[in-house]
Amino acid sequence: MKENKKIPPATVKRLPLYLQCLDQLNDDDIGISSSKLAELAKVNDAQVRRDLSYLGTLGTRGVGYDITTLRNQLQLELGLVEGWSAVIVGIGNLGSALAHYGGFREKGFGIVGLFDEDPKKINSQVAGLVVKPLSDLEKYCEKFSVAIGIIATPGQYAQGVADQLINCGVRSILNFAPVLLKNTPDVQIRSVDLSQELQILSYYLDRPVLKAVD
Amino acid sequence: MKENKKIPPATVKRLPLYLQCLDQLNDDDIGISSSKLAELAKVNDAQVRRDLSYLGTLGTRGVGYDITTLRNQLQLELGLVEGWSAVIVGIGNLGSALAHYGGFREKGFGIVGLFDEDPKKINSQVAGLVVKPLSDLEKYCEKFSVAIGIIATPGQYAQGVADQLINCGVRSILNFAPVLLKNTPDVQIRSVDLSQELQILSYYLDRPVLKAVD
DNA sequence: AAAAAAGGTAATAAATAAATACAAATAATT
DNA sequence: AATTATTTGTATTTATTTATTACCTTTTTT
Repeated sequence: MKENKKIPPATVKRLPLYLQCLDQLNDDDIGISSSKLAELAKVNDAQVRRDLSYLGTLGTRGVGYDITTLRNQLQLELGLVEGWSAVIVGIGNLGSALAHYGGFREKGFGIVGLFDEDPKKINSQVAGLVVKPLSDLEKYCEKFSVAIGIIATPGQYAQGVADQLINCGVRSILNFAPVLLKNTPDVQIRSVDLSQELQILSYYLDRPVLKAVD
Repeated sequence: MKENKKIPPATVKRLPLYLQCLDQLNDDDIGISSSKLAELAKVNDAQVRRDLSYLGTLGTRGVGYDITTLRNQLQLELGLVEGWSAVIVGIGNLGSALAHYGGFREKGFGIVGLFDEDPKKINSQVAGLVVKPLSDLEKYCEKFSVAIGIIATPGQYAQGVADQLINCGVRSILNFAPVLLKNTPDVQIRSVDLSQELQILSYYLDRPVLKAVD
């Protein structure tokens, strides 16, 4: 396990953002200042420096940050060099879209299995993988040391699937089903609820003056 | 425009969550206490009462909250009764999945148009709608008073699409492209970056003890 | 040598969340 | 009818987290 220097959650959330900003730079750029990065990431420049200082002393005073070093350190800290394996459960429209999504592989994640209970979907091919029944989940998790489970089932099945994933040793779950999953010790759960995002937008539609929170 | 009693952003973010919790109750339940709702939403019960008190005096002391009243007020406050219209731009795997997603309609949003620039997609049918070229965007926005634009294009096109949407009078954008869109006054932008969510999970994979932020 | 640029970080401020406390209203009980 | 228990609404406080400001140090440029 890595050193536990406890990076604040709000900072952890911004690290992938910084990484994204670096990707948008010109290839011939070699360094970047905290103020430039802050401008790209739309945060305060002192915040950038503070966030990055949690990763160690990466910059050079009077100069700035070396882009390659910074990118490497961000990837290292985020665990993107570990090549974590993930499975997707629920191969409907969304699950299928996630299976095709290139952004996961780009960041070092490998989708090693797709699962569904619908007989019409089992054995069909999606994004180069064969959809398997949930009964094969345990076998896959062992074989590929699956660390991440992505749930894209209808809400009613999500908790059951989560339980199965956890039972198979999965320690991180990204949940797209519109339900709140039970907390389990040592299991990280992040939920993305598409309709909730739209509802938040909707609130501000009538109130154009106010500022929302991320 | 509605009364500007300025609900804290953190509270606004929890309102759709409360609504979701109500949906999970039995049909024959008629009332709910703040402590029960707090348990479902996994927050403090005083927080529930405080959040709800921003919407007015909804509960009855000694009794609790009437579920129907509460749901109505939440929907009202979130603007879910306005029947906002939305369009989706970028009908790839994700855009197509979003077009099929029932959760939007369920919450009162109407998807009234799908747009793409790929000639192979234009005029094809997706989720009962015909995909149109972006040149038709303005016409649609006028005709249906489109308030919300959902961007599901590759990153490189997202800013251009956002500009076009804003130009057509769209005031809220839900962005799934992995780029940061420029801020525009009076335009609300929320971004959902699938790979960033996975990266945050990845950070905690090596550090099972720590707590993440929503 | 001086000035400008830029990171690191201590100190402060602001925002958020949680906890406590209690009055007021309702329901249940005696 | 009176008492007790429940539960909201809200003020107040406390704690935690997050963001900003300010300043010192180092490096580069002039």
